Amino acid sequence: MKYSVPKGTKDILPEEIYRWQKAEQVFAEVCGQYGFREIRIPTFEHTELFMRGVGDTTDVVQKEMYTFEDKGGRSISLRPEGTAGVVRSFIEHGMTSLPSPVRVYYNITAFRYENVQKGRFREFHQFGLEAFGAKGPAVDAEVISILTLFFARMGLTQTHLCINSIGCPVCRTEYNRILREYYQPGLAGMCHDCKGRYEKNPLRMLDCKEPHCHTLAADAPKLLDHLCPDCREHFEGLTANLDDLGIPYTIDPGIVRGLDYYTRTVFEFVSDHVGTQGTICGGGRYDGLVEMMGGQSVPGIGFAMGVERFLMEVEAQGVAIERTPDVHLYIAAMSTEAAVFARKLAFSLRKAGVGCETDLMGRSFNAQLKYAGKTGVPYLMVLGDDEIASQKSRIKNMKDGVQTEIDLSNQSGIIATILNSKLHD
RNA sequence: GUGGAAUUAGCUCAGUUGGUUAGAGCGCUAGUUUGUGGCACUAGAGGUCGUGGGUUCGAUCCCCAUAUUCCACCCCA
Repeated sequence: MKYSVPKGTKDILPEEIYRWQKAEQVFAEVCGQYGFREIRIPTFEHTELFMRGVGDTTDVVQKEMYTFEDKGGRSISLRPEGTAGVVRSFIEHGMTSLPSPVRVYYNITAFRYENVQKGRFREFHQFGLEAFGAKGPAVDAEVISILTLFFARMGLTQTHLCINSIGCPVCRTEYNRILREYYQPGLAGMCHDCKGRYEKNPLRMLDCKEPHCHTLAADAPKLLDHLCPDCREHFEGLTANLDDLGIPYTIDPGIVRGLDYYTRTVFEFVSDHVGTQGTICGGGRYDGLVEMMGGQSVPGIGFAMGVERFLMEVEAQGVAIERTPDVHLYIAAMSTEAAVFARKLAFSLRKAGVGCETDLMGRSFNAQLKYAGKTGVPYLMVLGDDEIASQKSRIKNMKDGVQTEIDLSNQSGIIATILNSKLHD
């Protein structure tokens, strides 16, 4: 094989595209119902934007970005996620002066240079959204409810919501101090990574998988128990709002989002069908991000959903996604004259909005029927010299074999026959 | 970045203890079948056995390297 896709990328083929289109359509529809509008941002940005916005200590920025210098000497990176670009756009276009909250959703590809495995690719797709300007927990719950509604509308039943609060800079500084105090006596026995984390980001020690560190983490003081009064009130507000909406959740003090900008609310939707990459969707609040990126002090919250992981989950839960046929009618022709007539009729029906096909392979009449059967087209019309002479033919419902007489000179009658008999499917 | 497994037709997979011309099922094209498809039967097309080296009289098979895929670690969507 001479050419194949680059590692970690893949083609999405016509035979599976309907699942993607369905998800895109439902996501857009649900977001729209909440007052979110679509935004489209560039695939690449200045590298600096991601170093600032995502955080230059994160793995994503440190070792996973596709970074290159363009011909003008600029350092450019393919986006590893969507939030940084959206925040840039929000600031750049003065969206603080729009009526608040400013709410946008997006459907993007993102790029991370990682080793490939189940549910993890180098180019992948995210549905995401951001809501700017609302400070209270109501918006947190509303954003989460978008996801539960989306999942429900897609027919997913088993996704599980986990929430946590990672506090604000104030309580986190205090909590880091408490954590270091807790870990200090046992530090010598911990793994190499955790020794580094102890200095830089003790929060990360909590989800270390090393058996010894894991045991220690189990009894570590919880950030949730050390939130400052404001953060505590916000978190209680969130759980109250979720309860009001009847959205079930688990409080998981172990959720520590890997991107630097999160504050207070963080959440995930997880599944156990996607291998170890069980996180279908992750998000949270980022109250300091807009200001840090050079805008005004505007709070924000958002999430990103891995579309590949989501679709794997759809598959694993055995959810059927219906496909509506684009082509309604196949016109089979028995002679050259009939074929000419068939092509003209097909063009005319398409102009009227009815999808149809006719032979392009020079096939025998019988082969045309076989083809029609294989493509699953719902209706068939046969044209021979007799039909053209009499201007009468029949439309056959391929499912039940029932044929309906039609008049070839009466196009609206043909269309009506197709549409009416559709009701009987 | 680290470790394990795999790679033979479009797809799913056999196979050769190293030996002429590498197989099956499905799919594809056509025929049986100018007057109604899915079934059946028949025929055909389709492979540098992932790629590059090495050992050998001879390699799809053994050895080395490399790429890709899958799984796991790390981290994330």
